[in-house]
Amino acid sequence: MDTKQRIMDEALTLFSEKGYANVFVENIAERVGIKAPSIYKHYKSKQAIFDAIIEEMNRRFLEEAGALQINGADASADAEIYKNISEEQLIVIGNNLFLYFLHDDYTRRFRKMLTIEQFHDKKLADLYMKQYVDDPLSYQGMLLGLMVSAGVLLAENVEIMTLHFYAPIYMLLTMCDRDPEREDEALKTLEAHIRQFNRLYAGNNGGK
Amino acid sequence: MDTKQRIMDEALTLFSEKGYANVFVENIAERVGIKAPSIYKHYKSKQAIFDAIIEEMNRRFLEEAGALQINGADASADAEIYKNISEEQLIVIGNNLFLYFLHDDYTRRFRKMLTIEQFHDKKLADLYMKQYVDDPLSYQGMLLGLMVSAGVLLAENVEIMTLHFYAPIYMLLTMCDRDPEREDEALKTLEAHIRQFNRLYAGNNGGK
DNA sequence: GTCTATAAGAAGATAGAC
DNA sequence: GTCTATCTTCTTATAGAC
Repeated sequence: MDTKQRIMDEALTLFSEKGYANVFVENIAERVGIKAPSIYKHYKSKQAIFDAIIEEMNRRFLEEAGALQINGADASADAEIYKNISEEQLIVIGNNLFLYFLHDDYTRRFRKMLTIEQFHDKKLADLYMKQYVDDPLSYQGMLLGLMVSAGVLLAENVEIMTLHFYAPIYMLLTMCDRDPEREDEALKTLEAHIRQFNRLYAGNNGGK
Repeated sequence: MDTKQRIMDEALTLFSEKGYANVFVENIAERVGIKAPSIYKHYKSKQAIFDAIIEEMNRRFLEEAGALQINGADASADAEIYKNISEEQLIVIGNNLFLYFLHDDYTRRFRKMLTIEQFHDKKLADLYMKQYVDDPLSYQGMLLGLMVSAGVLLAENVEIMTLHFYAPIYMLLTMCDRDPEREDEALKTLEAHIRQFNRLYAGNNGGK
């Protein structure tokens, strides 16, 4: 990895742990193994490193969203799959979503950084909301809507059903961000949540 | 309000908006209407102001918890009330919890400050988790457990049922913290959530 | 592109008069 | 308890040699 990339990477790690203001250019340089002034040959300021991280994040998110099914880009293509989904498959979907958000290194550090910096800049708050609230609700709402259409699930209000599916996942995620030692507990709770969700909303095939 | 108290109050407001590191002693002094050095006659350092806020918060929380039913202190005393609860009363409970968390000025500012500072200090992360995840789940779990005992609600797993009740409230709260303009939307979603929750878990009296 | 030296300025905190 | 003046330290950023 080239130096410019490594600066951004180490900066993201530090920003996600201590927040932008508590990280000094010297800290970043140390990690990269160079002296602070050398940083300025790659970025014109500390803020420019931060901005580059945001841009890189947007790039990655768009790139990976399709593959990982986090926004609505290719939901209709997956329609057939979700028409005959089982409880176990629903658990796999929930687990994949949760573990991707939790373990993807870039995503995890970026989410923590956004959490810290979100009130500092309205644009970051908006990005946080889009990334971790609105987009997941929108995409999952589409998937669950397909399952309702197919009779796999039953619900009068798909939006609320989606909230019932995703809100616990979101809450467990914020829990693990704060205390990674609770990941095992969170995974057990997640599975129990999805099983109960499926039981509550099971349609014509009982989710089997 | 005496000056010492006003310093703490204005500091909390600023910390909740910009984070500890982005607030300068001079900013706090300005709001209070004194000069920065005068602050040091009341607190020995900027950090001491922050620490005083945390202490004050702990004091308030203990004091108000009983009255507002956020921890388990007096749950058993309320047992009778919850044995004959209706859907409308369940909505009132959810609304009160949500609006208290959202509108109580001290609570709101403190939660935003904790959100920003939580990764800076493990103790703050623990406090956040206790305050906004574990304690609410514990107390509401007790209440919902009483309703299950009374047959008002039906559930094999009360813990998960409680997660289904509270996680959407938590998520809507984090949404409103980031974008207060979405409060109306959140309140409508909250009511729809609780109605659907009640329908899903309704027991022997259908929640009526 | 990396270094050393250093400028420029910000921010926390103290001294001492009133 | 509040003020003005000031100290000290820290941090970003630049200059210029290699």
